[in-house]
Amino acid sequence: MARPSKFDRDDAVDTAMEIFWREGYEACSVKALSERLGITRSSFYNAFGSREDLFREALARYGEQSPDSAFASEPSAAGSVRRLITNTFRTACSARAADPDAKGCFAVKSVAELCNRDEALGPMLDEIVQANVARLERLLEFGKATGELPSTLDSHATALALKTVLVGLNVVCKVIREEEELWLSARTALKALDLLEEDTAV
Amino acid sequence: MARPSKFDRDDAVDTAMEIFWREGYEACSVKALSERLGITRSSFYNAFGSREDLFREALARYGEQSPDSAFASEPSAAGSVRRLITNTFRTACSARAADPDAKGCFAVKSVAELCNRDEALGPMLDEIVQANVARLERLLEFGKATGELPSTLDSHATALALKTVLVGLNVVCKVIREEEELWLSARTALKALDLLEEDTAV
DNA sequence: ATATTTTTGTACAGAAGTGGACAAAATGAT
DNA sequence: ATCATTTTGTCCACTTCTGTACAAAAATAT
Repeated sequence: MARPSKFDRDDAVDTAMEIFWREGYEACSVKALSERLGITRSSFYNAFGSREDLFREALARYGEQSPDSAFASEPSAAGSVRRLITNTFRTACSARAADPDAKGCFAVKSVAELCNRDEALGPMLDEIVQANVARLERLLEFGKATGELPSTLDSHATALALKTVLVGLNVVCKVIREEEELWLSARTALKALDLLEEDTAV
Repeated sequence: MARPSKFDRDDAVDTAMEIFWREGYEACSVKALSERLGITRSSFYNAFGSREDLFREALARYGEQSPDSAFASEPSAAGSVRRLITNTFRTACSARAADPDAKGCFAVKSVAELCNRDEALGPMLDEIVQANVARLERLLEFGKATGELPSTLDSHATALALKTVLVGLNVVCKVIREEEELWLSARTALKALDLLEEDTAV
């Protein structure tokens, strides 16, 4: 019924995600973004509304493919909490080390850049982190309910510590480039917290 | 022998540190910095050379006053490694929570923004992190030598985990604003790693 | 084929930033 | 008082970026 777009909007969001991720939100002007997407600013505003709107879309897209998104799914079976945690950390280490640009985690980078800085995006990122902690806490509670984890475990404290380690990992991976070193760090923390599934081969 | 500066260079570096810290490196133009320091761009270039040079100075200044700088000093007495670690983490939590701007850690923010992005500043930040890890490793080795820590302790792995937790803490503090929550997170991780000095009142 | 609807190109007017050039100002040393 | 030296103010030419406005282009539905 109308003139079709010359570009694929979905692809554009993916590309924008990569650019925001690599360079940071403030470092990406609408002009630069448009040029690298191969469209005019006119089309940019028409398709995405604003830089901020596109950033939200990009971050949402990231959320779907991020290594930590594994924590979004409820654990399927009893006795699988340690496995889920171990595998997720393992995968995160692997993914971070495999990235030739060493971009780290898009969400964590954005928290560092925008929380308490950007009126609109800051609070949104706040909520994402808080939701992650709450999700981890529920996961640990589930583990306690199935008897996999000791009933004495402090889910709240442990969830906080776990999130702290995960966030830390997602920053130090920018400096520590070897997967084995990264995993050593993660594994040591998980083991200490008694959340490592030992069976998982290294 | 020559015309004196109209402004206090030292104060200016402190102010610049606050601005870089709060807003990030790339977000601070020379124009904006100059204006907020109350000098002209002309004086800025004359006094500091370039934005990058000033950033280096600001970061060095930060290093002197950062909570984690406690790890710079060699442990004074036998049996004090756990205490030093516990106190440093405790102080970090306290300092982060007390900052009304919730800026987090200047160094960690800079790592997130600049590592693998900025030709010159990236590698410098890399080295800072690597040096921190090495310092922690030496500290743990010292603890093993005095018998305070078990000889079976893997200093390298533990130093990595410790640094990861510290970095994580310095990011999540932007979202988790209550000192008690922050300390709960840190304390849980330290306790798990058997590096918490229990005596320290909470 | 015409009407409809959305995308796209171009233009605008201005804001902000860059680094350098150069002269004027200010002071201590002689 | 003059000189040497450094700081400072102002000006330049240039680039980048902003958001909007409006008309031209392109496709579909009738």
